[in-house]
This record gives sequence, C-alpha cells and structure tokens, in this order.
Amino acid sequence: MADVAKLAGVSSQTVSRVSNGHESVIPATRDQVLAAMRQLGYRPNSAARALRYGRFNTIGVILFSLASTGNSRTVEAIATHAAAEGYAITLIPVDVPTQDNVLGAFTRMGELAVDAVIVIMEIHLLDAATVTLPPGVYVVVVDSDAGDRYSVVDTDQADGARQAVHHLLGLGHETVWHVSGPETSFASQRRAQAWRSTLEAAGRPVPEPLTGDWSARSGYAAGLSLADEPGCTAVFVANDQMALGLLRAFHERGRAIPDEVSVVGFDDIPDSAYFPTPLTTVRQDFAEVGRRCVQRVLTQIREGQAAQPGTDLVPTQLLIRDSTATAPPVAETIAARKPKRR
Amino acid sequence: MADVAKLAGVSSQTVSRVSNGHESVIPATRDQVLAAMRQLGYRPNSAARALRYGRFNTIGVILFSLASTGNSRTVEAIATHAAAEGYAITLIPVDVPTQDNVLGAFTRMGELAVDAVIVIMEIHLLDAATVTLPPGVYVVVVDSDAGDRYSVVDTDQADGARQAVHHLLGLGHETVWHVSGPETSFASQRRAQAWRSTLEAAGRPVPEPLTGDWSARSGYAAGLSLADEPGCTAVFVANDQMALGLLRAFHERGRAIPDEVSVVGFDDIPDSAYFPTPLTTVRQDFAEVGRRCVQRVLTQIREGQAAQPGTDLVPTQLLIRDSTATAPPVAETIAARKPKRR
DNA sequence: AGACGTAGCACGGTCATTGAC
DNA sequence: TGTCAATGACCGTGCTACGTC
Repeated sequence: MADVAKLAGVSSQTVSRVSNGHESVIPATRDQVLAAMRQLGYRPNSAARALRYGRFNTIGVILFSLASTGNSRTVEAIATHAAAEGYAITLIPVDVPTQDNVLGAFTRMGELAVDAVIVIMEIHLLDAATVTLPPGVYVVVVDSDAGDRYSVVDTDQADGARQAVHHLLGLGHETVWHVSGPETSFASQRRAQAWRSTLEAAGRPVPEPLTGDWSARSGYAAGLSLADEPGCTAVFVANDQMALGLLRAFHERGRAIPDEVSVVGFDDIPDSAYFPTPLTTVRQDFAEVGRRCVQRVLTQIREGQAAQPGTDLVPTQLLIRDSTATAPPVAETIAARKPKRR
Repeated sequence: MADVAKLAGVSSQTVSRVSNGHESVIPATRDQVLAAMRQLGYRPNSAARALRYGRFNTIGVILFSLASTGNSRTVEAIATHAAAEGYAITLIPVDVPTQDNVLGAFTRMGELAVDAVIVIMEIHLLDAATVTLPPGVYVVVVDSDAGDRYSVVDTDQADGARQAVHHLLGLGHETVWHVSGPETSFASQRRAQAWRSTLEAAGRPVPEPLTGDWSARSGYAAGLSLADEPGCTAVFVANDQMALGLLRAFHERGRAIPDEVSVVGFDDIPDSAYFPTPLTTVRQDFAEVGRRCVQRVLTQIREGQAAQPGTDLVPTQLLIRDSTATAPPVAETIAARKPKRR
C-alpha cells in the first residue's frame, strides 16, 4: 500500500480511502490512486482486512458428497446467492461420514476463516460433533430434523411423498409400494414415513418397503424384486435415479409402464423427462433451498446473533408425466403378469 | 489468547508454543493449556495467522456451473485432495459466462483470500480476463487448450473420441455419426475434431455432425433427426446425458439398439449402466483430474513460482456395454427401417 | 541447562486525531 | 470549509531476544 501511495504521490491514508470508496476524495486524486493500483497490480490484503473487521465475508459449507444432484445444485445456489451478497463459499468435504471425520471437519472449520456454516448432512452424525462448534459461528442445517435445536432449511419431503401417494391412489391403485433411500438419510426417512402414514390414513394395506442407496443400481435390484411381487401396480421411488434402474428392471421383466405398473420418482433431475418412460416425479426446488440458507445465514451474521431454531420448508410440486396411469383391473394384473415370467 | 493464558496460568507465549507444536513445553503445562483452550472454545484466528505467514491455505475454484456431472465430480475431488493437504476450497461461481462476469470473478478473486486458482471453464473467455489476474496467484486450468500459456489438466478428450470411433468401425460400421456438445465448449470441439480426423484417417465418409447442448433434451432432438437418416448405423454422442435422450428418440422411432444402430456415449455417469440399453461409453476419470489439479497447484505454491505451461492429459477408458454391436448388412438397414416410419 | 515469563516488533490495512494548505 | 498529510493505536498471532528461576 505504501508503494501505491508513493507512486500516486499521496499518503497511504488516501489510498485506503479510495479502496474503501470513502467520499471525501477529489476525483483527480482518486484516479491517480486507481492508476497506481493498476500499475502495481495492488490488491488489498484480505487477511489484514479480516483481522481489522473481525469478519471474513466467507461462509463454510460442510457436506458429504457433491455426487448427488440435490447436493450439487443446492451448493451451486448457495454459492451464487452468497456471491451476490459479497460472500465467498468455502467447501469442507467429509468423504466418509464417520463420527471422527465429522468431528475433524468441525475442528478444521474452527480454524478456518468463516463467519458461518451451512451443514448439508444427516443431523444425527452432527450431534456428537456439536459441542466442538466454535461459539460465535452461526449454523444453518439442510436435510435434517433438528429444527428444535438449529435453524433448518429443507424441502418439504413429507408433503412431496404425500402428493405422490395421493396421486397414485387417486388413479385407483389399491396401494402403493415404496423403494426408500438409505436408512441413514433423514430425507429418506421422512419420505418413507409420509408414504406410510398417507396409506394408513386412507385405510390401505402397507406393503413392506424396499431399501436402496439412491443409486440406479439399487433401484434396478429393487425393481427385480417388485416385478415378482403379485398385485404391485404402483411404486413410489424415493429418488429419480433409483426410478431409472427400476424402470429398466420392469422393462426386462416385461412389466409395461404405465399400463401395468405406475411409477413416481422424487427430485425431478433434468434427465427424468427423458427416461425410457418420461417420469412422473416430485420436483424439489434446490435453488430455493440454497437461497433460503444464504438468507438465514446472512441474517444471523448481520444481526449478530443466532437465529431461533426452527424448520423452513420449501414446497414441492408433483410433475405428472407418462409413468403413471389408471390402475389395471386387479384380476388382470396378476393373470397377465404370470405368463410373462421367464 | 490472553484469556487462555490466564485460565491456564501461563503466559501467552506458552499458549502460542503449544498451539504451534513447539517442543520445549513440559507435558503437564501443555495439557493445562489444551484444557483451557477447550474450555474457552478458543480457535486461533486464521486472519491473523494468514497475515503473519502471508498464506491463506486456501485454493479458489472458478467455474460456470456445478450442474454437470463432470464439474461437480471434479470439484469434489479437488476439495477432498486439498483438504487432505490442509487446504480449503473457495468456490467462485460465474452464473452467466459473459466477459463481464468472468472479469468480475477474477476481480473478486483478487480480493479474496486465496493462494492459487483453479479455473474450470472454456479458456477463450479467460483470454481477456487474464490481464487482471493478480500476479503471485498461481493458476491451473481445466477443460482448455491453453496449454501454451497455462498449466492445464484435462481428460484426454481426443483419445477417448478416437477409441469410440475405432470401436464402432471395428464392429463393421461404414461410418459413424456424431452428436456434439455446444460449440463454445473446448471439450466438445476436441471430441468432434478427433471423431472427424479418425474417420478421415480411415478413409470413411464424414457425416454432418449434429450439435447439442449436453442436455438429454438436445440428445432427444438429435435422435429424432438421426432416426430419419438413411444409413445411420452408428452414433458417437459427446456425453451420456445426450445419449439418454437419443436412446429414447430411437426407441420411439422403432430403431432397435444395438441391432440396428450402435451408440457410444462419453463420461460414464453412474446412471449410464442403467439406461434402457446399458450404454457403451468413454469413461472420464474426474477424480484423477481433480487430484492432478491440486497437485499442480500445491507444487507451485510450495516452490513459490508458476509452473511451466503445458497440458497434463488424464487417460480415458472405453467401457463396452450393450449399446454397440456388429453393423447390420447395409441393404437390410435401409430396407428394414423404411416401413417403420410413421 | 531446561522450562517458562516479559517485551517488543512485524504482518497490512483501517481509523481517529491533529494540523496544514 | 474541504482535502489531504502525518502519526500512531489497533486487530491476533508468531517470533526473536532476553530474563528468571
């Protein structure tokens, strides 16, 4: 900075005023300073600034994986909105979700230059780690049921599942099968719970759910099982990728979609409209989730105090495409299917 | 720090010694200090540290979008490897790839607390922005042909495309059609060039390529066109998502895969093994790309000087699944197809 | 001599104060 | 009165140099 001041023939004071947009600098002087900055390739040292102001203008994001569409789209939205507010995003990946690694991430986070943290993970792994969270760092959690302790933003998983099941029951299906995500996922749990309670509320039988791991591979495996299940005419799959695998399994086993079996997914990934059968699915608004996370975090930073615990639910929307149709007559279903088995 | 010192009954000197792992501290004292740190939730101020050391232990990543599988997987690998080396990742998203926005990203980057930058984008937009890159910040570029000016890491796009075309020609296909990505993408350009030159080297006719935008939607549109193309028995699609759309278009038009038409994709996204026809595709090792980026960046930081310009190519691998097969006899192709048109 | 305290400086920028033109 | 120079305190940490027991 002293160099810039010397080159511009002013004091370092004036350089500081210029770089912070202070008003009481005459335009001619300002231009001179700016020219000197450009010439010397000067950039204000953000560490010094942060040290002075006590803020880093950075938000940390802790997550397990960017591999899922949901996470990467949420992170993108967070990064975009944070950037618009002058905040940068620091990613802290936790590759294997063990207690130790999560603790490590928080410890590292504690040493990092962040003003707040957005956590995208299952909250039960967060529990034990909580104590090590440095005070004064604000937290917003995504994909969690910890609304009683944290500020939580999430998709309204339950309502999405409810819409899916209602849609299928409304088409005349006796009941709805379910392929869930992994048991460790709260999103998966909430979708499964809502599926179950909606069926129970309608007085329908509740079939044993199948468990997948979000991957197309696991959806394919589930599909092979369900194709042999008598009376299965409707399936609610907990995400679109598993639905892709399931569609293929049903196709291989000669089960026509949607004529014999209706399928509903979850997420609305861009590809789902181009699955072999365009998929009826529950749309998640990841961008909105990201936006609200940033908004909540910034509110806390600006007000200087933690937000009230509570859950902010982003609505979902059922997109009806071609993978769902009126239920076939019961007798026909079982009779028609049997001969088709290898 | 003074608080910790007071609580532990030592001087701030000793606290500093403990937190930096200095040797001449007796274990008993060290434990006392550590206990005080835990009790007070003390974390060393990284701004002050950065100010002292002149390093931030942070790498910036500039990118357009996390939406594509490739980008998000590369970023994840970067974040993981950087974390293993004690570096954090700061994301700088550029939502709309205009010259202005890229310039803005670099300006912001200049003010950010980063020691180096990894740029994931088409390099021609980088050209004009280059001048504003602050000196002393090291750069590694992904997905670019700027190996003459920058340190570049990239998938060996050309070899991947060559493998795909050779595979199809080896199956007896007269020639290979191509659905490319957007013209603005260098990855797309290189795949298309290699496709063309491989055909030319083999003395085969080069059909007019179709242009998509990486989306399944655009692949579907291209598929509808190609289904009407006489003599089209083999298609090399520039990514898997477009291949998904293309498969559906071909299916709708009654073109059997792989019996009538063979299809090869690019990327090997996890879903591609569960497409309606399991896709033969060129596997990209995104994790390795990310790893090498971090390695290159850290080498520069540690040696304190920019790397020699040059391109580091990560090999690809052709995965043969079920979407490719021996070419049908020429006469049969055209004859068999015609009646199937609506 | 080993373990630890005290003091002072440096890192780079911001801001308040004082005073000059 | 407005614009700017000069000076020094300050942010939190790390390190050197010395001192003490």
